Amino acid sequence: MVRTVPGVLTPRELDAWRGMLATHARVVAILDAELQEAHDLSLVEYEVLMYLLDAPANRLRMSDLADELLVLSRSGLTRLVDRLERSGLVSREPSAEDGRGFYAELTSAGRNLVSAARRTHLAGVRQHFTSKLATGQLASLAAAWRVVAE
Amino acid sequence: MVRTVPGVLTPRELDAWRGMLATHARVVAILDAELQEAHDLSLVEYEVLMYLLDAPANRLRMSDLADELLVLSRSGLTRLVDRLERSGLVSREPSAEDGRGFYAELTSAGRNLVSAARRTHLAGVRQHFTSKLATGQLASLAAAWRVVAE
DNA sequence: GACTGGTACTTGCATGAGCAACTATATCAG
DNA sequence: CTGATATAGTTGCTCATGCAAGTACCAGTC
Repeated sequence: MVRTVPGVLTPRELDAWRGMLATHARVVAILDAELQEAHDLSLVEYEVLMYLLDAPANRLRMSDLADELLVLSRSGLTRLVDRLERSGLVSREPSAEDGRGFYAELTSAGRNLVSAARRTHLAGVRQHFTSKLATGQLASLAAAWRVVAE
Repeated sequence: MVRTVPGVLTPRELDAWRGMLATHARVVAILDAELQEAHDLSLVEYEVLMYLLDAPANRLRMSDLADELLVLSRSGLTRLVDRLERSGLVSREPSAEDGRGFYAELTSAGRNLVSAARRTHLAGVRQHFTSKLATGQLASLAAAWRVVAE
């Protein structure tokens, strides 16, 4: 049984927590820089394009897209799609079924770019994160995330 | 041996990686909101005040402070300390040894606030993160972070 | 078919952040 | 001591973001 002094974490708790913060910050910064360098894309832009790439017909309703993103508000998504549209990677199509709705849809340029970016990104994730961990460690990380999510 | 198809991660790798992203985003958002609610402090502001609280004489050179922070540039720190100074939580003192340097130093109001905020924050970390994990899981997380950091 | 309330998305505004350029001071070579 | 270079910190500019308010549309009620 761990003693739980109020307002103090055990060294183990601290290591687990601050380690995640440090690792997350470091790795995400590297991956962001790599993506920027290789494809002139931020990590958030990449995320959006990725969801579209994996969606049927490479299109998703704005609101569905917003729901999938961990890290962007609805208005943030509006403006991010604005930018992607200006860059010719995405187009907005009004929804036939719902007069209020819009689809964001990959253009072929967007499809090409994100396919290449995915290779860069996944290679980066492997290089800077998963390749350093043994299979058992990967499994216990995954288990930990499940538990924390309840 | 894990097969490593270029540009594709195994499901285990994906779970470990995306789980960290999701957990980090979720927990940090909660902790930030709690701190904001209880003490009108953002997580970054809290971090800065924390380092000062733990420093000798509750003061640190701006540059030392910037080096400790995972998540803020030097100019970002300048402006963050500006805000903390305006709120009366911190004061800037010129360095006696180095004419270019400044110390950021906690005021007594700052000391009081961050002491209270620390209790809130650590309780939050425990509640939303570490308490859900068994001791062994905490240890293997910590070990994983060490490995990833090389 | 007009009201009512809800949903989809966008926009006005304010804010926090980084980069690069700047000022002031330190340090070092000769 | 002088000039060259580096370091500490700040500031101008630009940009991405969130919140709250706005517009347009949908669905249900009478």
